[in-house]
Amino acid sequence: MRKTRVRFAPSPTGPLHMGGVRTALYNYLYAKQNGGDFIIRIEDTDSHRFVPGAEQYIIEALRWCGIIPDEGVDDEGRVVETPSERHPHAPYRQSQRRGIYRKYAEQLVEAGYAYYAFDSAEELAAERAKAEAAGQTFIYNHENRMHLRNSLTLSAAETEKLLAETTDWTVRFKMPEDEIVEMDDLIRGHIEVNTRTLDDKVLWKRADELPTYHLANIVDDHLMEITEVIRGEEWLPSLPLHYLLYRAFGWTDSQPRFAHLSLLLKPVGNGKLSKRDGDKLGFPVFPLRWVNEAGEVTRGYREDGYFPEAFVNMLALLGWNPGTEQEIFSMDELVKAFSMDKVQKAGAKFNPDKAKWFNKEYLRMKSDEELAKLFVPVLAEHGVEDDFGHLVKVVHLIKERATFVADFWDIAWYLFKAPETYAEKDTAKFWKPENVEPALKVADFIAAYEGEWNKDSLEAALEDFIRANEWPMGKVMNCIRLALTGSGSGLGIADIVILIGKKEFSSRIEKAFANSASISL
RNA sequence: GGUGGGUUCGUAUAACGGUUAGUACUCAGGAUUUUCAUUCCUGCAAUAGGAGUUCGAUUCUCCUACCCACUACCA
Repeated sequence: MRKTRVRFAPSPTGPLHMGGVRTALYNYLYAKQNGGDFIIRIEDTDSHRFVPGAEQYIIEALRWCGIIPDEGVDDEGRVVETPSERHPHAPYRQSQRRGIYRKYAEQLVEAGYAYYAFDSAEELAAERAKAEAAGQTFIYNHENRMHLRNSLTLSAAETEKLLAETTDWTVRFKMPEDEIVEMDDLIRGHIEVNTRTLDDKVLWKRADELPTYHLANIVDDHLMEITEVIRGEEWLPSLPLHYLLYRAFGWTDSQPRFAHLSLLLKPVGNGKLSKRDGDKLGFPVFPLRWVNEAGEVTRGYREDGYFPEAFVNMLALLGWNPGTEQEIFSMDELVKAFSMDKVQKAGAKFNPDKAKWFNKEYLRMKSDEELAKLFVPVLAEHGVEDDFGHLVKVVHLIKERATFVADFWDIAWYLFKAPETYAEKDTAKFWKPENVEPALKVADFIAAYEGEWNKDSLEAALEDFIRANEWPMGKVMNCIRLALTGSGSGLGIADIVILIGKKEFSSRIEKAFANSASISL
């Protein structure tokens, strides 16, 4: 029994999409559940699409999510570049493994599983155009490989000459003409494909001396002793090629098992989730904020105020379910509960509302102290500094009303400063002489209150006082609330008074009643 | 076009071949509350369509429809 080893192999062509995070997460959960290793490998074999900063972004994003690799990066999150006792399979960037692949490509040619192709990009484009004009699709395989310029059609001497003198040739896989490839997928079960419809994929490019995905992927998974490949559904069509490559190399016995995950779909309409959908519907598509080279900013879950645990929890349940009705899972619980056969085959439409709900749930699970700490910088943005003990009390009262820490300010700003305006609608509704007069008396009662200084005592005293006078509770209280918060909504009066103190209370009452002339009628 | 994959309330999903097809989010209504929010209760809402196998099909088979992916010297 081999030790479980799985890998997440992103291409550093931009920020990591939340679908990519989910793929990484499932890999991680699977590895940890089986006591195995989770490896990060950077697939940067396409030099044209390389984006500076993308690799760091990917590693930082995964770390934010609590997805920590066992191999591939060092303690600072950098990709390990030299083999060591801890990381014997290094380097983990394919661009740094350049020297490894050529001999494998040549091994396949020698064994007759691949051949050299000398067709230029222009020649191939011309072939495609020709086929298209005839209403067909050009496909580089048994149908026409014998009409093209390659080591199958050229003499040995010519081939040698071109190999030595030109630099734009490639190694292509020689796809069998008519063979059923039988495959098994951990999520989808048995799949069969006839090779007739497949093409002779490029495996290695002389121009940059780098392999394409297919070769690099098989060679590295083999060398890194990967036991399960858990990747996106977009790879399913190339699975036959990968099976055939393992066979051609003679690695069938140690071939990893495959699991192809469905895609994350956009919340409305059809198609996969894209950055544009996020911009349009107002939710992030990326875990972290990303600023591209043109300076354009793309929002991230972290910066939008999501807790990483909530983000991960939400993602885990998008396409997988525990088989129970439990919805809230810590990472450890996910590791225990995860199971590949509960992974959904169909694509999952992302639901931004549910993502918010998860964050709300996590927010209320946090301690008042922890949330208060997070609230400090938000307050600072509004120029407010506060005693920490007081802040904890405030947070305790408002956290059930919020989805994000940033909501705290909108919910409870009036606990930190007096209102400057009074909502017109609420004023018109409550600020009437028959309410204002008793309200003033209630205010005096509060100012003179000398009972226990806590919410329950004050509240009880207030209720007794108002009921004893047979005033309309709601209307009178709302008058006072208007004076304290500037609107007809907010915390209970007793809560507010306790938190802002008698002095501030009286000052706000005074101000509101001084303005009474202008706001009454 | 070709190849492969997929299809249960609006969304995420549950349901040994036998259930009044369940749960959560959203939405609507109600109760509680000094307002707002919370909380609680109630409600709306689904097996894509058609054959077949079976005493019985959401579940198994086939066909159709629709959706998705792939079809690069990108991953």
